[in-house]
Amino acid sequence: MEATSKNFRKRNAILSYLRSTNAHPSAETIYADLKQQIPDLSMATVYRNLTKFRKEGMVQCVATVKGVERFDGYTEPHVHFICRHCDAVIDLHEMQIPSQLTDQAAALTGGQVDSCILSFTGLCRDCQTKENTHTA
Amino acid sequence: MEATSKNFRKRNAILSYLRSTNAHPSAETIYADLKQQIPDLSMATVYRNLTKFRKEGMVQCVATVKGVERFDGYTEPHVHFICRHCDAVIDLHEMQIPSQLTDQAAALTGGQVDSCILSFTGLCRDCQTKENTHTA
DNA sequence: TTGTAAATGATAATCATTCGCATTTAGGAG
DNA sequence: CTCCTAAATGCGAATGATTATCATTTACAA
Repeated sequence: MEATSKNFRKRNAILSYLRSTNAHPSAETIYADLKQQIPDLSMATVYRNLTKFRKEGMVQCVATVKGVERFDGYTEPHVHFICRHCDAVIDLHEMQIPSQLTDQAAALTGGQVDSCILSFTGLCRDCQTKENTHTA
Repeated sequence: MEATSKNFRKRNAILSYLRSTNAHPSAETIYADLKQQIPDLSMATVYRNLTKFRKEGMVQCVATVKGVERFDGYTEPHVHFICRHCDAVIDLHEMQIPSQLTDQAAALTGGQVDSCILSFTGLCRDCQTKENTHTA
């Protein structure tokens, strides 16, 4: 009953949106897309809820691309590819982060390891094709 | 002759500084530290040269911690641990990123993979000790 | 000496993100 | 049903990192 009571309509919309996409949107993108269904949505609400979700571990920031944070509603450790041209953040779900790496990190630091991010950067297939076309 | 001629004194100082530390400093830190030896250094020069170094592949941005970019003069793919409390970015040189992962990423994306970053986040040993002391 | 292209300093501008504060919302107590 | 309270929100200002602008300086070559 908690999820639909109180003033959680916008909060729920933001979380649902994040869980329904694999595009790793920025706060701005989340705002722009939800604004169509929720005209009185405010940027502050988007940022506030993102911060809250992050604290609670329901959402993670998976990358900062050109100075803009990108969010993910899927919080298991996984692998991303970031295109430096079109700024796409693409899941590489086929890849796994070897658990021994995480164990090794914990052992080495002697501290507590919370999360792990493995990102590859480069040109995605589309952008590579375009770049070749231009420079050919 | 090129490296010591022209107006490269500050540029060289910035690059040397980055290559002499493993603290993964921010632009602000680089500026503050070099300012002591080079009083007429400007923030703009720091940022401009960081951008240039990055384009040329001599320096990479290894993380964005609390909204601040952190730089590294060591550009081989390697592993970092980021403390969410004291914001330290620590090299885990003992760890290696399996080359098969990079190959796999390239195969999956069908694009061109330039770089790879593997980061663990958590509490470093010192901050974990302090936190335990406080909450005990 | 003089011309030049690049590097720099100072400062303004930009842009993502956060903060402050008044308002609204949704329950619960009486 | 009405009042009370705590949380959520909207709006707009403030913050802070980064970038752009533009005049000046530097180092070299002709």
